[in-house]
Amino acid sequence: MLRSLPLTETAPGFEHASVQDNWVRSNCHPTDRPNAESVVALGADRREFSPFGPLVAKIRNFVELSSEDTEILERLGRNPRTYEAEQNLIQEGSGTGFVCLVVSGLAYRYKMLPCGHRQILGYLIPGDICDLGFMLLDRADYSVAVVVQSRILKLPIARLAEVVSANPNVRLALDLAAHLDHVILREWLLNVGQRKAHQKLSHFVCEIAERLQLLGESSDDGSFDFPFSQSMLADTIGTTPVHVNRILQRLRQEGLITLSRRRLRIVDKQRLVALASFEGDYLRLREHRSL
Amino acid sequence: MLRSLPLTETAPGFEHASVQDNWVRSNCHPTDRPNAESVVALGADRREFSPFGPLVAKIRNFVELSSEDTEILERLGRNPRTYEAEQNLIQEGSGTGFVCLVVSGLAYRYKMLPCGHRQILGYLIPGDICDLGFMLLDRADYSVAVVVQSRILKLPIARLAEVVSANPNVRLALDLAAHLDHVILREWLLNVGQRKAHQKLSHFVCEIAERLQLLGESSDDGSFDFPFSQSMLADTIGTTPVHVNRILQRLRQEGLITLSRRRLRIVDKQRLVALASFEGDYLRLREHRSL
DNA sequence: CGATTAGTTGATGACTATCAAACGCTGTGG
DNA sequence: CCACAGCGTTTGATAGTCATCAACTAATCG
Repeated sequence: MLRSLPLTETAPGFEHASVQDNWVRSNCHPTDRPNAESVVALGADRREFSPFGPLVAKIRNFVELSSEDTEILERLGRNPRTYEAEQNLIQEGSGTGFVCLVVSGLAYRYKMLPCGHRQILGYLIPGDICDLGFMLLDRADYSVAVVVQSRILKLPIARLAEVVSANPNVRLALDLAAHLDHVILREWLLNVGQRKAHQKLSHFVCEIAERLQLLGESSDDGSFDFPFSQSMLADTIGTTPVHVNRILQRLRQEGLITLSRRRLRIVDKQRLVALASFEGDYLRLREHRSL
Repeated sequence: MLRSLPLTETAPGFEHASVQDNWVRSNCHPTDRPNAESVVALGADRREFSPFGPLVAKIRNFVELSSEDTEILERLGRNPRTYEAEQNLIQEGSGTGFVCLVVSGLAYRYKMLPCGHRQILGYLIPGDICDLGFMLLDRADYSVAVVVQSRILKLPIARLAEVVSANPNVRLALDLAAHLDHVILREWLLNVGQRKAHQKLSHFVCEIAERLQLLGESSDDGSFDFPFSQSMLADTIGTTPVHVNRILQRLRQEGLITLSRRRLRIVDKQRLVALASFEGDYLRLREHRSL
């Protein structure tokens, strides 16, 4: 780190020197006080509400939905089914005839390589729909599975297509939701392709934190459910579980995060965000077109 | 490579041992006969046709378009503008009011990191549209630029929206085209996240080759324009230019490809495909829904 | 409680990044 | 036509990141 540097300018990647230059720096309290409260399934507290609650809440972030619109949605399905952790919802290459709406819990998209490596393509939190692209091409190019026990509502594509073509406002809403997925995916490619491993992981933590917060799934002290195994994290950011383990330890030692019992708290958001060069704006759809 | 291996099974990633186990193996002719013919701008031979020729050709791969449909498209614009290499078409964060259709040449999407690193998100060959998502959210979350001199037609979003909502068949066609972009993007994330650098590059070569072939832009001997600098290739697969250079040399030495004067020929497709674990099917949209 | 899974640690080496310098094309101007 | 500048490519040396392997510990679950 103290080698001679090119005279022209700061070495690329080290602009935020306070954090990045030598990110093992400040000596914070590595006290990892285990959070007493037990882990609660994401969105489980919405159990008594309509399964479309989280979706409608999300959509309302960017589109006005009339009560008539929401009723149309509600008629698409009423009884979510519960899946246990690790169960597959959709198998790559298969046709399904439905899309999956996550009502509570957590799901993920992934692709496998013949050699057995897995790349996770994204996580679906309550209110997310696996892929509206299935309305166009009923053959998944990836698989979907559940991280923890989750309640999933399967929406028949045929009926969804009817609803959407009869109701432009609903179509706009769903299209925007899908658009957000694509934005996130592009951000992931940037993340996986260009950042260092510790930045990738930090960025992912920031993203999940932000999304859960927008959903109202983080508690007052800023902690939130983080039900990912280190193995999943590795497949998320394109590295190995062992390396993830070491990065997590450094993030803890640095006083950036606290993580235990599958619950994570961002201790120093400012430094974490700087380390990750995280710009949360992409998670909000602003200035979309009205109808 | 000859260390003791776990007794259980083949080490992950080395199933196609003939190529992957030690991919510096077969001794092929490193004769890199420089292709005599000069590089021709992609799609330049279509100059006299409608600017929508490549798009319509692409769409016809998966949807029937009536002549009325194509006429409707044609009315969206007539005079593509020529951009010189490196020029920017769309700047991340800005609103545009139009989408870009590549008539000839080659463009690319990319995102920058504050530290100056660039991740390329995809390439647009003739017939590709930069992003129909702009119809929803007129704020690009990435930039678009041109690789080589290209002719670009800008389609006003407002008029495109009219056309699309009045003509479900055209909407389906464009949605399918956009869907293909998303499929490719997911494949890229898998590529960048999970493969070794030489596999990443091989996979990218296979993808471009396949796409250009579907477009009819590769010549009889299987060679095609490959106008990427090694620096762009590095930003495509998430590595460095120096490393790309060395990978290319190995691919040449192996007799897998030939590359000179920005023209590439796949010499041993079977081995290249095996090395990359490339499955070209994702580039074809089969079994989509009719209307 | 035993069995299984997830997390942790250390040792080692492969892969990849970085730096610096030389080489080769290409286009421009003298 | 040649000299020159500019850019991309090539090469070598070196260091750092990260993957792999193996063994151990901690947590979880029936």
